[in-house]
Amino acid sequence: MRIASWNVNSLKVRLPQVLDWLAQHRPDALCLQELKLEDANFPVAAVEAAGYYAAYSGQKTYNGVAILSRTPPANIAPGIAGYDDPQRRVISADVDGVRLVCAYVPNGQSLDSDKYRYKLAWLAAFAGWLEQELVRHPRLAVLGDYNIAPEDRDVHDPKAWEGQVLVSPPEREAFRRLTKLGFSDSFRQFEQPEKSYSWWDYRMNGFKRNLGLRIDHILLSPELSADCASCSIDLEPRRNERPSDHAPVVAEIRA
DNA sequence: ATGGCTTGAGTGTCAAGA
Repeated sequence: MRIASWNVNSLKVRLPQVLDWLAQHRPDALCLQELKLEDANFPVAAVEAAGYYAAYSGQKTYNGVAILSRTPPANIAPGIAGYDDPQRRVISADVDGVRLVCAYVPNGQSLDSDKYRYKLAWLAAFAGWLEQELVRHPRLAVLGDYNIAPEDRDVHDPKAWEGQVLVSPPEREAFRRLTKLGFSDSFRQFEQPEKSYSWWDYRMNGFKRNLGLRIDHILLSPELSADCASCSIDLEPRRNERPSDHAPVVAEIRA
């Protein structure tokens, strides 16, 4: 099966591009982040017309996550169990025998911000919860916008970014905690082009100059990573008019 | 040069993203 993750930065604005991408690639599941719309405004009819089911958890203006799938999603569960969070950042569902977690990790804004403290607390709760989920679901995939560039090679200019949010040591430590649980960064299971990124700033021609960060990831449980045949970043949608600032990440899992 | 784009809110111009 093919699974993918894409931060669309407003599903309302990006819906035509999402539908085009689904028609072109026909993934079995697509995890979306930053819907920026309430559940009442989720484009159910358009998604169904494209041949997909949808599980979603949204809110006005900010955040919001969804899982689109070709077969009906089962055991849909929003949020991190036991962690009370008013921000809609997580949704999980079973699709074709795989447990999918779609996550939009907080940005953190800057190291001296309350949002940064929220990000680290959130990541601690997330990891604790995923440790339990891993026991319950041996075939577990965690896809999303992690807002963490795990290593310097995931950053276009590590010197300029040193100590900044998205690359700071506590954030990278939180990411490593996930890999220590047994999750594999599927992108790094395979040889990849140099300077591979998944996000580029809208400003300063960031994409044309490839001034990017790799912050969107597909993490796989040991059982799934053994069955992973490929992982890549699709740069094409970033070339669209009115693109999202993020590109989709796609992984292929052998049945 | 703490700027630079984009979105959503809402009709001024600002918060938030990364």
